[in-house]
Amino acid sequence: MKMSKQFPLNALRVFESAARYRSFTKAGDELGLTQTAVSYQIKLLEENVGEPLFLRRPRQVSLTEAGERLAPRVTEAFEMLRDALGNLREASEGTLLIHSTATFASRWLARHIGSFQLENPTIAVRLETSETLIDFSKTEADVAIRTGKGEWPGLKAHFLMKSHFTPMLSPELAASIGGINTPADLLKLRIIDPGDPWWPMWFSAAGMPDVDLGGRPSSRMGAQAIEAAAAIAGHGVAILKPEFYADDVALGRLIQPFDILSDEGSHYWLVYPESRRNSPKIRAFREFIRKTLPTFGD
Amino acid sequence: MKMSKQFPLNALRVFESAARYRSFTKAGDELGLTQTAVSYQIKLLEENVGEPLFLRRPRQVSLTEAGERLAPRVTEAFEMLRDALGNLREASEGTLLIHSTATFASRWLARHIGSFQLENPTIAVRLETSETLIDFSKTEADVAIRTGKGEWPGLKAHFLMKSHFTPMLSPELAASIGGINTPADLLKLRIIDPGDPWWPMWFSAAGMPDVDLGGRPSSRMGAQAIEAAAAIAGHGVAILKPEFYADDVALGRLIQPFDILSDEGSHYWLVYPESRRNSPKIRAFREFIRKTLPTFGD
DNA sequence: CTGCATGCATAAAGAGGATTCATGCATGAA
DNA sequence: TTCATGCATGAATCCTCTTTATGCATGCAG
Repeated sequence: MKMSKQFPLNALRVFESAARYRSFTKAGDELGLTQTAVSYQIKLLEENVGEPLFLRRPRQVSLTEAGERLAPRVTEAFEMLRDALGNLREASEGTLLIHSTATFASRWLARHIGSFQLENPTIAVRLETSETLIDFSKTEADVAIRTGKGEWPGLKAHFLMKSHFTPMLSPELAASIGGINTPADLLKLRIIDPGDPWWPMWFSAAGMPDVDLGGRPSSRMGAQAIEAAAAIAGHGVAILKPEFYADDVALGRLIQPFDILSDEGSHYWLVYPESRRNSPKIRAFREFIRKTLPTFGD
Repeated sequence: MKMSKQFPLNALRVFESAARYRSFTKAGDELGLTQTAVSYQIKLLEENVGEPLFLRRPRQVSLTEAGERLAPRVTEAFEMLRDALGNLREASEGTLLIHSTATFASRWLARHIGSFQLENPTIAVRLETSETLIDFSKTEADVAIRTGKGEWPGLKAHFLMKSHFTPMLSPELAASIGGINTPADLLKLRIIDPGDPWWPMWFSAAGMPDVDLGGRPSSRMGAQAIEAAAAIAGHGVAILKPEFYADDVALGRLIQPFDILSDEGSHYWLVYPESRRNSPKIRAFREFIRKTLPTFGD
């Protein structure tokens, strides 16, 4: 049994239009169909209902009593569907659900998202933080911020920034040993998380491949903010993403003694399903980041 | 631009079902489709809306926020359509619109329709009389009573009765000339409508082909009842369809002096559009007449 | 009254979408 | 682990819907 037979939806749509115009030809124009197609659909519906809906008068059709009874309800039902879809589109364009890592959210998004909202007052932003790589087909989200290589099948990825890192510390702490002049000076100070895998990478980049901090391997998942707070408090040297702490540097709470940056080949990306690249809210967010972040890539 | 694209009705129907079951497979069962078809339609709708409606979880799907918002309205709209169609069928099966000639209506239907209504209390009868041969595509009617040869393209016709005629008069009038013994006796009395074309036909059948009533040609359209009333009042002899006046004969108000019947080859038929022969109300009416009228034919 | 325009019906042909079939994949349960 | 469940995907097919080309009846204009 064919779906269209148990409930002739297309025929009903055509009927609705024809009933409004009292004309098959005009209904055809409205729906982008020929008069023939309309005639066919009406006949289908009449057969389904078991009763004529239109009287074929010389130069116009008119509704039978049955048609007269049916028409307004069909119209109402279609209007309901139409604006259910309309509202859906509207509402769905009204909320942008962002999944981000905690670090990026607190250190970058939190600071800039305000201007996005000013520019797009009709879009409400909802922010979820998670370290796991979300799957758009299993999790509700419009866009996500991820670290990685920038290649995920089915997803569009825009480069945001390199995820590089460098040691940072409070100016007071640096002054306590007469300033930091060479990477080796850092070893005179307390290292906040000696187990952080970024340390050996950075020292390597700084020409000291053999530095062994003797730390036990420890995951830093999302703990960057804690390291940073400790560094600001003068408790030692932390290894941080400088972009995230530019304002602390500006305020004199942190200094970045070396320009030497290191990275692990994994960077920040803005991603979303390829298929939704034209969604207005996604487009708006993309443009906002493009303007705000100089390193933004296509 | 395809009709189905501007407003994905079929996809909406599938969505409605899938949303109710939270399962593509079950929705497919309900709609008589495969899970594949459901999956396809949902994807279509999601593309149309520009946003996922379902979250594909391991062993079940669930609605996204957007889907959650859409589902109830779609359900409501479809219910509205469903019962609009339902009521229509109900209501349309609840009224039988009969087009009949005035004569048949008043002389036969009026007397028997009561028992049809007793047997079919849910069907309201509406009776229109007209002498013109209605066109079912231009006039609202379920069935019609017509005289003719019984062959109309596209229409099913059941023979009802011969449209024969014979002279009738009041018993008093007959007695006034000592009774009617031969057709020629009729000529001693006043002929109510001497211009009626039935007269020469009947006299011809009675073996008197040359009788000339000298009447001017006059149409009797629907006037049989008037002739009959005049005959009952004793004003003269009328030429009538005896079946229609059987009760007046029974009551002693009229007599039919001869068994000789004549006809013009045109008889009474019950007709309706071939395509509607299975409509319950039409079927009911047909069966009613079959039972009531011994001469009823297939 | 004749000829033209309008509006719907019908038949045949064609396009294109909807559906199915055969798989694959991921997950939860035994 | 292995099996069962539920959805996704790709290819092939089916068939609905649409169009094209007519015809018919009617109303209107000249």
